[in-house]
Amino acid sequence: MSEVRLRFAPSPTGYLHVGGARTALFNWLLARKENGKFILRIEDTDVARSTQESVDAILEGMRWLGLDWDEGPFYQSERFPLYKEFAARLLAEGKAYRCYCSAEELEAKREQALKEGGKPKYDGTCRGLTGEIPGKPYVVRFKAPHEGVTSFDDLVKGTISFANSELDDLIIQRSDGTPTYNFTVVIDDATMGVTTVIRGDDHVNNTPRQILLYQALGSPVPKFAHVPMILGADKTRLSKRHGATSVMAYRDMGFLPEAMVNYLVRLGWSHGDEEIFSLRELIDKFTIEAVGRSAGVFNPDKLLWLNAHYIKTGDPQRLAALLLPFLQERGVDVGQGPELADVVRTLQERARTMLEMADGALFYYRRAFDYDPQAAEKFLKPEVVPLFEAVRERLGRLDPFSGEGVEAAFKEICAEQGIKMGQLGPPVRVALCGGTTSPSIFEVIAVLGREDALQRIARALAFIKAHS
RNA sequence: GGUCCCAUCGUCUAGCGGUUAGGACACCGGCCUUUCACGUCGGUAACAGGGGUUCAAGUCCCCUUGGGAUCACCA
Repeated sequence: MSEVRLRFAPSPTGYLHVGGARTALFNWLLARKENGKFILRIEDTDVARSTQESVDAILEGMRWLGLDWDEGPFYQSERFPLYKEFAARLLAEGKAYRCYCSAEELEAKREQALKEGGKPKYDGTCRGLTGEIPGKPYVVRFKAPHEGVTSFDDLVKGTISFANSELDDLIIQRSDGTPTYNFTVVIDDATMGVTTVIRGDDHVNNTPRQILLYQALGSPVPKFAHVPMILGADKTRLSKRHGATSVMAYRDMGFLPEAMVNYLVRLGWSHGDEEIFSLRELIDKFTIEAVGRSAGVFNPDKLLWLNAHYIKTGDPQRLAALLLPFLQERGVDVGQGPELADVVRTLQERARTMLEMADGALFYYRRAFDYDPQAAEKFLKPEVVPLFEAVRERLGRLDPFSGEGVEAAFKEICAEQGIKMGQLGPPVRVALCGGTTSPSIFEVIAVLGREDALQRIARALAFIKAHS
């Protein structure tokens, strides 16, 4: 009956970055594991900085990762009347008050306090005010207790306590009537029935104020779990300097969503010695208690390794579909050439990203490619002409035309000619692919098909004649 | 500066009083091999420092040091 309710509440001021994605993932995982609800809420109270493009980018990122939500997306900008209502209620109950201090005055006092080595807290000038001053702009401040201690049991960091004397009367409503963050989060989490708040640990300092607000509102305080942030290689906050931080940028670089999810979850969370987790396994095995307390460095190499793993073990048909846009970007018409899934199969073990796979797949669809100069000089020499002729002859009558058949044919040629595969393979590879690296030439020939393979050999033969 | 948080290989981490301190990425070697990869076998590499508590401390406590977060009419 008492289902858990979690939420991801990004502010739409940019794309979905890896840190946010991980926070979303942890929330989603717990919701799914506990059969609870996962709510998506857009925190766009800062109208000036929020954009629809950002909202779209965030939703796109969530969908790409497979993080579906049960409720929302809710927009805070559509709930302003609600916040105003609650602010008025607090005001009426004497739990908040109107503050007429101007932003300039406050700024001056803050600087003064800082200069004297004190804490830059609000001094409470208007705290005792009772009546209203007609016509004068005011903000609404929450009347926070000055005594006592506010503490909470953080699900990842343990008990955290703050002396209330450290807190001041935070503004919950601006002079223009709009609500502030610390207020809207509490109102929303309270009214949406959020039971557990998983968020970045840059929010721990906000938590005591929020708890006080819950108490003033008479709402149950949710559980909190503050997850550590993600750092760059130099241990500073992850930023563009360290490479891509946008989740979608990783898709564009050829990463698979399951690799991203797997990487992100392991950054800060672990389950014994296990490294590979499917979404299904994560739902079963994830626990917030197993999330580490310290910040972690984003390691692109490991992400790459995971991506390679998922490419290696992925379904060729699905990979082919994912590969298509990368190929089209390179001007390849996959309609003219071998079946893409067959091509994928030959590349799965040697591509770490779909981008690499696209590059590796190019030669299959390009018939008039240039030979790599060095490779041509080394391997496309007159001596290989009889070898190529033998290959032509064998391939011409090979039946059935399969990878195994091709391999057997090549072995026979080697035996007949008294040479080793090392003398036959490389030149054929250059003839087929234009360079010295490719999948097994047996597979390549099988995928290319008899006609295409033979034509490539013939083309190489012509090239040799023209250059000797 | 105040408050709060953090601290095991280069990196992600296991460890929850007694371990030869384990795994993974990366790196370095061997093997496999038609190229490149994959795979496989092996190797280098860590408990920040100091005090306690205890028969016993990477594990518990305190301090130091070093990181970080936060102190808005941003979220």
